[in-house]
Amino acid sequence: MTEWLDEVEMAAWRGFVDVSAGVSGALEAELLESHGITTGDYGVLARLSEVDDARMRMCDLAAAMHLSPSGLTRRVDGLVRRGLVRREPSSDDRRVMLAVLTSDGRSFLEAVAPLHVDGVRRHFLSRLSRSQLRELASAFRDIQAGFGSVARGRPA
Amino acid sequence: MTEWLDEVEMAAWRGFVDVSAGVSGALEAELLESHGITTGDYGVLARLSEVDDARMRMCDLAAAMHLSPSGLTRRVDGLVRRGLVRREPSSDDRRVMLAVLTSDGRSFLEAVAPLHVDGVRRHFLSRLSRSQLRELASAFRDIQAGFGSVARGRPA
DNA sequence: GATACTTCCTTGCGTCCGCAAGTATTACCC
DNA sequence: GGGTAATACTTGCGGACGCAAGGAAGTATC
Repeated sequence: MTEWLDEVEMAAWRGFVDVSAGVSGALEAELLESHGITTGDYGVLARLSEVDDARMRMCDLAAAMHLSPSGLTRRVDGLVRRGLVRREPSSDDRRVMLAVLTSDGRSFLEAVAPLHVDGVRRHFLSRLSRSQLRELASAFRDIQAGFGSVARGRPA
Repeated sequence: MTEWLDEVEMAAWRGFVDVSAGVSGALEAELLESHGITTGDYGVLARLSEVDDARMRMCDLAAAMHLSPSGLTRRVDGLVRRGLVRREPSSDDRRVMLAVLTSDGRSFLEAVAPLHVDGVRRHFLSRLSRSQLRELASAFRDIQAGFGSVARGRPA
């Protein structure tokens, strides 16, 4: 017999779900309105900008973005059409394609990033004290540590 | 000039995004595999079960589910097809339709709920101490309090 | 070194969902 | 009270994404 959620558990869970929807919805709307880019596309550009040579294997990028292979293919299609990313076959392994941030892509990202960071602060970080932030970061670390071990389906 | 995120802020934000994707992905997969229902459909049934007379106006339900009007229309379409929810015109206001949980819907919900609660525990709650839970709940309350006041686009 | 198995990416197809437009009903205002 | 505005829901349409299948390349086994 499964125990139902008590008040604190319910508040933590519902709060998590609602804040997640609220914050990502708000960021999505702001980014789309101001620069015509989705948070998903922004995420790809941001990831690429952080790694050596600004290039990643498609499969690694898909995992980092929580996206299926086909989902990433089409997302990169869009970014390629806009000239922000370029495809490049890997010389190591000819199965893999690398997604490479173009210089236009980097410029664009640098133009967009301040608004995104500002949004993350306004909607999320600034609402919390420094110690709450530390608590959150460590709580999330604890949760992620359990992903591999308790999953029944794919962890995603 | 916008300040970039420091280490703690980055950990809190990235952790939030990744945990959000990971947990909801895991729950989605489990619910779908075991009972053939999405978390979205489950959410509708759960909400309806919590309110008086197990009925809600479509627009209120849409807001509660973070869904557009059209999105809810089609979600309810699906639940009606499966006999879990019934539509009923409101007598107060003839513009509004009420979504009503059927008795089949309630039975189904009661069959599914234990697995869902169990999943929420396994993937989320059980990873945190009691005091972490309280911290989270209050942090989320603080964040939601700011939604109306700092939004630039729609909050959700 | 040929055959089977795995990995990586793409494409066809179906689903979900948001936006815009349309209809019906209610609220506001002179 | 009639006209305008606002609200509630639905439908057409298009975009995004996951699954399954397919092709191409690497890996393992004999």
